[in-house]
Amino acid sequence: MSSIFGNRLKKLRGLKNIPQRKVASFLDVDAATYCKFENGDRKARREQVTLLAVFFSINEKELLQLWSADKVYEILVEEEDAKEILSVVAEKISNYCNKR
Amino acid sequence: MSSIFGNRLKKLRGLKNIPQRKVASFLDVDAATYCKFENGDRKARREQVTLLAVFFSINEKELLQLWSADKVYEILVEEEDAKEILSVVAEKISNYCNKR
DNA sequence: TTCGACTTGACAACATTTGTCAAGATTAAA
DNA sequence: TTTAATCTTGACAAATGTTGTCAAGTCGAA
Repeated sequence: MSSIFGNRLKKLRGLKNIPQRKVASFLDVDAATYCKFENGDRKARREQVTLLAVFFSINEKELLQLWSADKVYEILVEEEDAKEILSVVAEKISNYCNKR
Repeated sequence: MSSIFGNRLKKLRGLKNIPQRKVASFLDVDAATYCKFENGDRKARREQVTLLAVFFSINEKELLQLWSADKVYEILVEEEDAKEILSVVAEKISNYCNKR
């Protein structure tokens, strides 16, 4: 159940060398909840990503990318043709501004 | 609020030249619900995608791709760096089988 | 105008997600 | 080993989100 986002949190916390409890209290959640974030058992909420970036003093954008990537991945693993789907999406993103 | 999936439904129904009401009753939902599918105001459920492929006699995989693409797109529009996120995902998909 | 088809907003019913608690692992130190 | 702190896990209520319906529209063609 590991996630890119969760693995990043683990690594960041490892660098600071502090217990989950501390991060959890900064987020104002139970330590169990934060534990699940690290292990990919629960997704953090959007606002919590912001808080985590602040807590670990890193660029929010970077964390947000990993968080979003996990969400996208979650959709794709359900389907067999992940790559084809990605290219459909990529195309739609290019046509961003075009209305039909 | 248009969606790739919904636009495809519209086109398919146009070819058959039948009212929304008919498709809706095949799906066993209100016509209003199906109307929303076409206009991207509501997402169909996974099982409904299958039914729609049957109804329009097309390859389920194709419809499913569009349906998934919409879901992915929905996540990406919320964030600014859609393309970077996609490449993070693409990488994760390649490493499919690797556990860490 | 009248008819059928389409669209839209609000709402209840249903489903999913979130956070907590409590109990159980795991780890490190003495 | 025993202890103490940390981490992990499952089950549950509360909060949040989604789905389908209804009712009240709009729009176009006859």
